[in-house]
Amino acid sequence: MKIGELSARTGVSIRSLRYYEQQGLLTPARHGNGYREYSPLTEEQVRTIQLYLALGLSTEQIAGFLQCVLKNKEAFCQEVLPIYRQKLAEIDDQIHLLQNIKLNLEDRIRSILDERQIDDKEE
Amino acid sequence: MKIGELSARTGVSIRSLRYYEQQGLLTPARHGNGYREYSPLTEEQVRTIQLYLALGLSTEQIAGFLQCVLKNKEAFCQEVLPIYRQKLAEIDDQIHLLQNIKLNLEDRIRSILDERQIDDKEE
DNA sequence: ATAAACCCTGACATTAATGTGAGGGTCAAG
DNA sequence: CTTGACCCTCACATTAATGTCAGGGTTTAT
Repeated sequence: MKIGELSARTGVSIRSLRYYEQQGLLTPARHGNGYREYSPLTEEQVRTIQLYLALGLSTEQIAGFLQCVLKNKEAFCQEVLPIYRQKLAEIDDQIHLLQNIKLNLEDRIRSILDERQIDDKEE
Repeated sequence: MKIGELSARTGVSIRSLRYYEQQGLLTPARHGNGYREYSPLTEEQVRTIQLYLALGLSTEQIAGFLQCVLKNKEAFCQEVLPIYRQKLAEIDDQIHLLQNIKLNLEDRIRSILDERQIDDKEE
């Protein structure tokens, strides 16, 4: 299957498919004319990549264990767990940061509304 | 006060102070030799800018109400509330996204540990 | 008058995945 | 043999605040 078909089947842009290749995530064969030829298995592979990207992992991290998880259960791949844990820690940090900002914003919004209430009464 | 002193007093890098000026947040006077001259009030102004940046607002958004809030109470500045509310909505979205990813990661980590438990017993 | 410590502008780098366009081959159907 | 629909590579743009040079003036103290 050529790149256009793979793109249509997966919903991933041609640009992105080429980028994944450049990052070492896909290694399609080449026709004599230079066209990429993807095996049917690649479709599932691309969906797997998208899944990991959606978890916030970088292409570099994914490259580190993709070959393993495509052939085995995730639990078999030693690299996965530490990456998951690291990502989880990052996510937790981000959530806490955002929640602090959220509380701050809510306070400020409340203050503004309170002040306006007072000002309204004064006039 | 010159830029080095302002930077030292506020902890904000010289580079950033120049950037704030470029974004219209600061407008120091100039000496004949081209050196920027900041009024003592600027120190507080810079702290205010940092405060808003820490809330996740962009310099462009800050520029939209900074002059007002420096002269009045925040509640007086009409531009502030909608920006706060918009930012709050964005933050909420991000938090929800991150929480979904977090749950997903936790599931996956649990699955891996469970599977390994089983595999350990089998051998 | 020289050295150290300032200041200036301009410009490129950073991050990461993706969009977009130029310039140019290839192939299939008419 | 031409047209349209593919494909290729290369490369610049995107975001936003900040870091970091380079190349060059100024000031202050010695």
